[in-house]
Amino acid sequence: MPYRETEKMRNRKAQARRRIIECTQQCIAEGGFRNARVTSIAEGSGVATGTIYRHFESKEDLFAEIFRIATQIEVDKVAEALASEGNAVLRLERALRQFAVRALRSPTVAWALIAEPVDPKVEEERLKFRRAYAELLESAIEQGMAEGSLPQQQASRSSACLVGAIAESLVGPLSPSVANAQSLASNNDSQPLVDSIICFCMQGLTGNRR
Amino acid sequence: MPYRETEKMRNRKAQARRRIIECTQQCIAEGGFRNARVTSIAEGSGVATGTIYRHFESKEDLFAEIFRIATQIEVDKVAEALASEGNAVLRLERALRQFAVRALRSPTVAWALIAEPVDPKVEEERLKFRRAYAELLESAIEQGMAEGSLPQQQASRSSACLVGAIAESLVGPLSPSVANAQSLASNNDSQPLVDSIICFCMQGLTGNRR
DNA sequence: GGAAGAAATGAATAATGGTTCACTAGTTAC
DNA sequence: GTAACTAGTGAACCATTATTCATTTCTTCC
Repeated sequence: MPYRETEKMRNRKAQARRRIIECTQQCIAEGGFRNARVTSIAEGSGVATGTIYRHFESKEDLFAEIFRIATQIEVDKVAEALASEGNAVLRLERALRQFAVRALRSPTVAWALIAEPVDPKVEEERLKFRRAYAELLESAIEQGMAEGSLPQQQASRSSACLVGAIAESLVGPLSPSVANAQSLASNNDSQPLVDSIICFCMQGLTGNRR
Repeated sequence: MPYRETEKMRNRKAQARRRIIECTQQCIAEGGFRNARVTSIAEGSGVATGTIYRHFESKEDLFAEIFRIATQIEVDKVAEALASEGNAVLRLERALRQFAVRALRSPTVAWALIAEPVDPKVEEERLKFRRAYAELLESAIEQGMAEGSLPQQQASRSSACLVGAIAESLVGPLSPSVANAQSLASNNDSQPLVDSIICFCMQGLTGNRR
């Protein structure tokens, strides 16, 4: 057996894979999945195009992995916020606010995760992510109804309204432009924008003026 | 001058143009803009592919025209509902409900108009349509604030939330599937779905439990 | 019928961009 | 060093579709 994979090779491969992933993430941050060409990714990560295919079955698989990585972070953050202190209304508000602030900070990525059209395998990941999201929000809404802090409602529908209202306001076609959003995010001038969206959402959920 | 365009020819051309438009609309209703190939449109309208280009500069132009036709109808409907009787809250509710019911009745078209990725020229039309929409809703919200039926708020932001909440609920990735939606629409079982979305929206606007 | 022109045709072209694969370079173990 | 094998390469390939344009067919008017 004249050749056997060794630690050194494993590391080298892992590093190449990491570089490919990082470069893809950067391409996506710059212009969404649409902007991420296999050839540019290869060039950007210092490998040949063929090498991409030694690490990933196809472009779709690569994208699906990127998507999974990015969305897992978001789902975890929401889960964390929803697991914090206080009643369901407070926790929901924290989660939504965080979602909004994060989306505003990386609007292109947010758009890629939420709304950009993608290939079927990536869409499948998006669906999983959406369901995870929806389940988290729904169960928080149900807790709110059980504890009496929220009026009776169909949790799954409210959850869709919440996600839609925030997404449209922040990454929709009439939203503040990306340049604008970034300056907003760095200025911390985003507060009033996020506040008014969260206000709408919480009123929608609770039916109480704020 | 041995040839001069005559009424007969004008009619024939107009008819071909109409057939092209109708066939494109049908393709879009079946699977969005993405599903509308120039060659299928040509085949479906009984002309050669080249003929499409005697009627439209490019595919983008054809699509932009289709988009314009479809969205004008929607904007007019909303304008009509917003010009009806009653205070701003009542009129807004009518307009939103109608928007939701219409979207649910033709979910694929609604998706194409609202969310499907499209070429720049079509996107331009979408932006115009969105602005027209936003202006209508905003001015109604402002009337509501002036007459005291709505609390103070940033009309443009509320309007984005409204559109987002409805769009996500009805044509978002977790919305009832198209097949489902169509059976819903024909069953008139869509009432509770629309009701709960409108309830969320009106609470978000007014801050009053309903 | 025929001259002048317009309309229609559809096969060929072009652009885009993912994927392959014959080949080269590198790695391991003896 | 060399046999056995893997990793890496990138130009060629392929699929998909919009668009063009030389050619054919149809209209009009005399």
